Amino acid sequence: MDVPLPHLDRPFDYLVPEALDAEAQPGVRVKVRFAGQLVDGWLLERAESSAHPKLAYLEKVVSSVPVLSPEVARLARAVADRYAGSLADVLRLAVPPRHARAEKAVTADADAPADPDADARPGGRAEVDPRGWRDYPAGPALLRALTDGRPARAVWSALPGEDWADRYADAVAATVAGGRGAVVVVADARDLDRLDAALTAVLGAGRHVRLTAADGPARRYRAFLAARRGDVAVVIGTRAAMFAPVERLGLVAIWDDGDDLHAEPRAPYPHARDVLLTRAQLGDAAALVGGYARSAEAQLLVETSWAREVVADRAVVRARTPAMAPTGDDPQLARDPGAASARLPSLAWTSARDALRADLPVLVQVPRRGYVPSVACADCRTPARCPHCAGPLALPSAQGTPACRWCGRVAAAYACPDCGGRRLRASVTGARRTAEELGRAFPGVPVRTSGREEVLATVPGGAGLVIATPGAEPVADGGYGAVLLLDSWALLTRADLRAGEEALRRWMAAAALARPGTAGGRVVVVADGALAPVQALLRWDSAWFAARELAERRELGFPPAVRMASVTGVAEAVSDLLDGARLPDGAEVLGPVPADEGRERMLVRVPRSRAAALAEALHAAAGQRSARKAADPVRLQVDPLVLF
DNA sequence: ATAATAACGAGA
DNA sequence: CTCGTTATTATC
Repeated sequence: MDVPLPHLDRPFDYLVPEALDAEAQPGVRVKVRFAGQLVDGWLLERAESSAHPKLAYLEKVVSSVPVLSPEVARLARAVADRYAGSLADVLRLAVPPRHARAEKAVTADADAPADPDADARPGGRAEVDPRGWRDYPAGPALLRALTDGRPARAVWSALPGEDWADRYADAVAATVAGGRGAVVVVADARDLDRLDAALTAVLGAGRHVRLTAADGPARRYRAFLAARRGDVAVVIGTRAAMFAPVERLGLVAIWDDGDDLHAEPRAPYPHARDVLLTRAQLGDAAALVGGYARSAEAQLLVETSWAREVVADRAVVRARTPAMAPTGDDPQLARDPGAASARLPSLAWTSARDALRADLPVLVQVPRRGYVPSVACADCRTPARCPHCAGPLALPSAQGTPACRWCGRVAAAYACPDCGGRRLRASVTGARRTAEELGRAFPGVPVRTSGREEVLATVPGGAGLVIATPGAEPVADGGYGAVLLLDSWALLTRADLRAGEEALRRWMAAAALARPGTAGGRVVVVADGALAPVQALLRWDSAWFAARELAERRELGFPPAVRMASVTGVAEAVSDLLDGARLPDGAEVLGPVPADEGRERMLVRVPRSRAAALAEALHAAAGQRSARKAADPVRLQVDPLVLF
């Protein structure tokens, strides 16, 4: 039943009229009369009999295409259970909206004579080349396992400079060579394009489809149907692809699992990594979790021996890593006129200058626009600076008092030194501003920006400046001569449990684009070299950092060391739900903490062994509330990404 | 939305 | 105790 109410989260029996008997196959969309009205539903299975005394008839079969495969139905149920959600909610994520024209086109193709290659075994032509993985001692064995159809599980730490898309293509090709299919999920469109190109190069055209909402409803549905019908054995995409139907699934893979784009923002908020791993577990498929940086969740997979790590030896890491150096937020900034005009610490400035002189490109990573909105005079636009230390002022919230980002002093009665204005406005000192300033500091050097509005995939190899926000760094032909990681302050001081992990992830993603130190590549991070995330970057050792991070979360009792759920809503609704929930033994209720729009949030924490019981209890309590039509909505989130 | 069902209270 | 009315709850 396609209604999200938790108390109706179960199958209902209907009679199948004679006329619909042929079409009414498991997996089709149907319409049924329910509580007096027509609602959409899914035909889950046919049965001979029902325990229910009086049944209504199916009203209609919406389309005879069984879009919901048995494997995906089972997965969706498991995901709903894990996240205290309803099957209907998960199915909405799993099966894209029907597009009648696309369906007609695909069905018509089937009647036409097929391409003679089409019924060749899916693995027929793929070639496996293990050489790409030889830098990782466990790599070739992983590929062999994939070809042999063994459910290997790997947590992969990519070397700097690694072409991850090619390595994923190798893994997919190995799986396909073994006659099985694969699902690969990446965070954004740019990563998808890159993987798409790598797969086309290895498998040839037409062997895989891409599944992403960004391609539009028609193409998306068409790709979905192609996968469902078994026309292709490989599906790649953004998180929407995590539920893609693939027959004989042999491999699930996710790249950069720490990217928060992998968390689905719609109920029940499943995370692509979890969905894929659940899928691997249920379907005896192999799993590959990779990134330049390792997430605490991936570390847990390694520490519980659920997965094996695939990492390079330290000697290889050292040989591939660019020369790395931290630098403070600079006392000698003013001494160097070039550096001062670019507002760069002098080490960053000289590194950039040297790279440009060697005719190599330079990447400058600045935190996302509006990340820490800094402020300027509303009248004359002069940036607002701290009266004490001349540090930049920032507004902690839209209505708050401005405070200094360096010394932390509150500047309550701020007056602009230039015009005396007292009103402040948020100023966009993101990528564009930095680009202007750097352009002035290095006259004659081409400056490119890559950010939200326009994301560059690649840049040419010669001297040039590239200013990018995190996640939008273009790949440079031959690698960057220097990578500058600026404004680390903004990343590291976020009041977020994952701030350190996130900073390291972004730094490594940028640093991975630099040339090795032996080829003149250099990375300068403007941060205190004593901080753990900075240490991890300097040593290119995110496994060490992830282990540390996970240990800390164990100590503090935070995910993924424990299972946590958040209950958000108006105060009465939250306490009503929690009062009605039969929480498992050992459950700890924390809070409340204020959430937005006058609502509040409670957290429930249990050991991982009680995770299933917690989700069930919360789902049941939500069911009780919806059954008595409780007015105020409550949002349940299991392992929410942001805790406070 | 609406039909079945439980709950309740008045009248015999 | 039964009947008729109203609140509740489950919805094939």
